Amino acid sequence: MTEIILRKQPRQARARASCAAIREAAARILVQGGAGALNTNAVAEVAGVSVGTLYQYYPSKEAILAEMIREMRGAMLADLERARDATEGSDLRATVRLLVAASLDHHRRDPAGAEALERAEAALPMDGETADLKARIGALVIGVLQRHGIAAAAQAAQDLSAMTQGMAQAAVTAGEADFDALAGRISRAAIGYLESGCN
Amino acid sequence: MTEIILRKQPRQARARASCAAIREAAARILVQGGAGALNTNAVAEVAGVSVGTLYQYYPSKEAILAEMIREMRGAMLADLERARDATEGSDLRATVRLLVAASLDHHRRDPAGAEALERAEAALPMDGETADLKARIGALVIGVLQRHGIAAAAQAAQDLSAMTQGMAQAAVTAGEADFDALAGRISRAAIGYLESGCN
Amino acid sequence: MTEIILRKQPRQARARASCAAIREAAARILVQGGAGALNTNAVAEVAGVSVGTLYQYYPSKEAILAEMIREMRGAMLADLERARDATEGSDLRATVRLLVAASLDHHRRDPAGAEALERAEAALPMDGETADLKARIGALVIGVLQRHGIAAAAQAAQDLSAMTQGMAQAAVTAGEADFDALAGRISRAAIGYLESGCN
Amino acid sequence: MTEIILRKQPRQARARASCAAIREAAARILVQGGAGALNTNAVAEVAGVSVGTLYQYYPSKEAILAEMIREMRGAMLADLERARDATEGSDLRATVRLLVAASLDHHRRDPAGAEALERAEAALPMDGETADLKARIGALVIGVLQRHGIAAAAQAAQDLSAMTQGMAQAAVTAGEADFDALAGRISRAAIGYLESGCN
DNA sequence: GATGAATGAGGATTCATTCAT
DNA sequence: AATGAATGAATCCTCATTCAT
Repeated sequence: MTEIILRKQPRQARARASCAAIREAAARILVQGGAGALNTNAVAEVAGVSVGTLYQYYPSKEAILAEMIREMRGAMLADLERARDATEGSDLRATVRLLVAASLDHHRRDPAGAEALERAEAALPMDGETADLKARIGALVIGVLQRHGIAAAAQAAQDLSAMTQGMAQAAVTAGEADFDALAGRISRAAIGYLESGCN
Repeated sequence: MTEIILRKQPRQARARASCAAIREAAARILVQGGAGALNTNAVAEVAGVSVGTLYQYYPSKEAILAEMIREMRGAMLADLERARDATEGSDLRATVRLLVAASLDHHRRDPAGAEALERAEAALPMDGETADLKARIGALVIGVLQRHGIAAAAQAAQDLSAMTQGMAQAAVTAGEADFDALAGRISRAAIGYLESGCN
Repeated sequence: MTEIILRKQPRQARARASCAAIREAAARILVQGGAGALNTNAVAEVAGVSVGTLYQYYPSKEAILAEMIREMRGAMLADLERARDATEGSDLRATVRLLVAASLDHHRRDPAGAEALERAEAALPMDGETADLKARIGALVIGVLQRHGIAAAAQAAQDLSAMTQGMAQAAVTAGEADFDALAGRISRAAIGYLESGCN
Repeated sequence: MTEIILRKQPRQARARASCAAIREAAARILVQGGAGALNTNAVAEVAGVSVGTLYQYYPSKEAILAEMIREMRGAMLADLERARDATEGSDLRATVRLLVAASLDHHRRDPAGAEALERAEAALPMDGETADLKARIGALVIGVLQRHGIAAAAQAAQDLSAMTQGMAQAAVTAGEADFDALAGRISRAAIGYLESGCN
């Protein structure tokens, strides 16, 4: 209901540094101890700031996570936009491969962090801005699929995203680190899904 | 570390009824309010028993969830065994379709419950018995794949399971109810994954 | 206030056996886990009876301890009476030595049990019958002291009892097992106390 | 296992006041209702702080008691050191009298509190710092005894301490308030114990 | 802006005791 | 007589959040 936004925009450098430290602390705790270990006192302590300062920038515990998720999804959108632009003129298979690879970029950059955050995301109500980002990611994928003549593009976009996230999750949990190989396997499934129109 | 098991075996009928009521209450709460709403007082109240009774059988909140997960994964194993036995002599495609469909049976029986439980499962440490069940599910899938000459069967089993669970999760969350259609889409991806050996 | 007594006199052999098993279980738990570990469910389980049966004989947890303490103090009174009768005609020193030794008989018979029980006794309100036993023990000591011309015999009896119990407690806690040596040391103190009238 | 220590050092004056209020409240409750009445909610309420504040400084109920005991034993050590320094050159008897009197100083300052705390101490596992304080008290007594040529000084120190504590306990419980008289009686026993080498 | 002490509702868990079978 | 399932008050403890300094 109530939008979860920043309570106050950090203008000064110090303030922005505190904000970042808070998010990094939250990420570290999330990775090490899971969602159950994430509490504002711990975050503040690890971040090296006081609880008061934390609440100066984030109105609630969820707001921290929400911002981290927004950050991750925003980066993912950028990754996908870059990939889409690079696929100008490619065929479906090449396009899918590029998009899938781009979908894993945030995992590549920080496997443990991305995994922990996606896991936490599942248990959280989605805020408006994140919903917007996800909608834009969906629209991007839908657009690409439609350009290649895929019917039921919305359904396909949902399926492919879910498949990608599910397989990535499992792979990272299993300790895999070769994201190219993973992207290859996901792409095979995605292409199979898209090309077997005659199901 | 410590196995999460029943604290005391219910011997009398009344006791078994209490146990069941507790699990059903937990399921209901999980569906309606998510993992965050699941607390022992609420479970006991919804179940119509006292907290004391709850703790007579479950040593902790997690133990209730653990038992529910065990139940679900046990049923899933049975579903898959049934499906595997029915695929005697079928080709890979037919086999995959049957196994994927069987993988969704627990969602079919109780979509909301299965989804909530799988979501909760991700945030919980796995107990030994559940790990065993999952290993047996994995072994079953691996066995089927190997019988059909699939290389890297273990990797494939992990990928297909993750893909199935991810897509099912997303579909149920999106409100889909047609599990045959869903099974079809998952099967297309799975078959694509398995047949494009030349990737 | 309300006298803590047996709820029902056990008449049959089986009943008496249950009563004894309960007290023995309580003793074992007290020794192994301290007063904090003593709870009726645990006692019943160790005793091999149901809680219901326990409450058939003991109206409360305290009642079990109270009976155990009464038993111990009753035995102690008997030990002291025997010792007093044996000191007929002895001088003060010999008398003191015998009485001190007798005061340790219950520790001799069950060092760990006696220590645990005395420790528990300190934290419990005293029931009437135990108060009576202690009064009779006090009177016995006072009588002996008076017969030997000790002034302020009541005061002395209190002091000697406290000294004996304190030193015995510390010795058993320290792992001593030679109760003759201990009795000797206590006797030296006691005799010193009694003979230095000119302090 | 885990040391029972302060969870967080109180830095501000307000915090130190809260800490003190908590310990004073605990002492009051201990005196009035015994160890059984000591619970964190009651302590917080009597102290005029919230439970949360209590747990900010003490990780558990036991930690409060542990700190109180440390305080008491620390004061006792100081009392004994002062007394030992004052006995420079005195003979054994005078020395014993001074040390015994010093051993009662904490009872003198707060008879009810000291008695309740010593009673509670018996039922508690000893933390490392308290063990250290007790060891130093023991070493002090042993040193004094050795300087006066007492054989088996360690044994004697244990016996004299136990005797002193036992007699003091009983005296305070009996309502005695004349600690000089009490010290005199204890000293008689102690001197008797020490001088009757010919046991 | 920052601090950290304080709050207290919320939730987990235990255990003495009762009572239907 | 015995059983053991059920009760629920009592207690422990956490943690999101506020606010005086």
